Amino acid sequence: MKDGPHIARVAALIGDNARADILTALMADRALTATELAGIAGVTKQTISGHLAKLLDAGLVEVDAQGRHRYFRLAGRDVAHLLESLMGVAFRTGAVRLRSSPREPALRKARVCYDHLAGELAVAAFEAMLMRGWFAARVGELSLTGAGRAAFEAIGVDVSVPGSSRRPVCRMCLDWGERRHHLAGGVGAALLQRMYAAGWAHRQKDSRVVVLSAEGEKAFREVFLLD
Amino acid sequence: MKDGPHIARVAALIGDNARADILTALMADRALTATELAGIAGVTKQTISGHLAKLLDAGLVEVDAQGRHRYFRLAGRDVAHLLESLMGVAFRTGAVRLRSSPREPALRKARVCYDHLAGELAVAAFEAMLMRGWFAARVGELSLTGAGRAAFEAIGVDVSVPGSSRRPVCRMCLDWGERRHHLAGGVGAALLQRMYAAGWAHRQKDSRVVVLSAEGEKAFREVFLLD
DNA sequence: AAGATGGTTCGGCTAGGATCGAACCATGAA
DNA sequence: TTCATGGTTCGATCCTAGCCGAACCATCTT
Repeated sequence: MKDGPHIARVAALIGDNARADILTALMADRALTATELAGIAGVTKQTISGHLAKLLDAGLVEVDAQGRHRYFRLAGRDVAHLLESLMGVAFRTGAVRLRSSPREPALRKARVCYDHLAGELAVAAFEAMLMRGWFAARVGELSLTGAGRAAFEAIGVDVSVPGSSRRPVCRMCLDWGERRHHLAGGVGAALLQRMYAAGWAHRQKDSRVVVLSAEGEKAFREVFLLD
Repeated sequence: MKDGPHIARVAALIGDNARADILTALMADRALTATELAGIAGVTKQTISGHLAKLLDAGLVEVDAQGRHRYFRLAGRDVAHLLESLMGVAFRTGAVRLRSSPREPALRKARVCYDHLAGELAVAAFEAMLMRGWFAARVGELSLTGAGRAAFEAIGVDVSVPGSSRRPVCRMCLDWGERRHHLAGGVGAALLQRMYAAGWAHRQKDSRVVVLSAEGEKAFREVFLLD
């Protein structure tokens, strides 16, 4: 068995906790800097630097240098696909790191996932959005339709994407608690910001929990869930 | 970053040369004994036994005990799929072990890949199918068109997919020898079964080689290749 | 210019795990 | 029973690779 693609090499690369953390983080958020990744993986800068060098060398991630920052991202769709396959198997075989779904009801219901909303509410909302045709969904790709644009603008969400052109307007992000997708990308982030600004919700101190006010939840459900 | 499926665990499991050899061997051949696998991976019995215990424990492989033999096989379709993803990434990033294509002509021409046909014939046939519009191919997704359905039914291939609904009707599978795709999924498996049943081909004992009879090959070329 | 921050390189420490020799149990054949 | 074969368990060895401290370079700010 000396022939064939060298599976073990790339698998071993993913088979380290720190590097796996890097990759999953990059899967959720498109581009992160080395120090952010160090924080996420819980190791020092030197260590993360070494890991990133290996991932770069192996062609699993790519990098954009901007000033003194280096933004890392997954090298391609195939890597993201591979990671999802891994998650699927890990999930089936019960290899969940601790608990797959947060046990605190508040966390399960609504929480921050990097810069956008995740949790049951987010998943339900995203599915309703798809039903209403706000997005054109293809395999792993998502684009805003005219109806979607109008709907978001109607509630004051800025869909013009002020950020860099590198960042996709909208993306779906896998929610490992729910095993379903929710909205990420520029629009996802803008939506969460809008919810904060409108007083619908605020982020709980030192936690990923997003607390919805009574009126906030009512409004959210009316806009996104009720049919 | 403590939650989510424990990717690193399963990746690390595949990230060892001996275990990767085991898994790729099981992907090509359905069931192998421990000593056969030891020979393939080039390690001793004790070592392979330890590896197999780990793979079993992790739920990546399963075992059938028959007498004093233990036949190992992949635990499920998701594992096979994961391995394919790995091969794809490994291939793109140039991590090829040595030579990718089997040297025996018979193996190169037609062989079994899990449960469907692979090799030069399979690749050529799949490309002809695509040309004729039997499938609608999008990014990583494949669906049978009306024309395709009719064509398969005409030669007695059951495309109604009796299996579970989780299994995709048709998929493309990367042929590491050819670096091109061939047909997999429910239809791919059904096609191979049909070829066996029609007497076009039979599987060679103790080998992945698929032997086509003279009439079988003629019929195959007429149906799939000639234009 | 001085400081702060992002990132890399180098060297040494350490732990985890892959490997094998040897002994051992289980099954089937003579 | 005796022998051969398939497979596992245990213990010891050895090496890889992850990790951090310290020092360093690069970029941006004041």
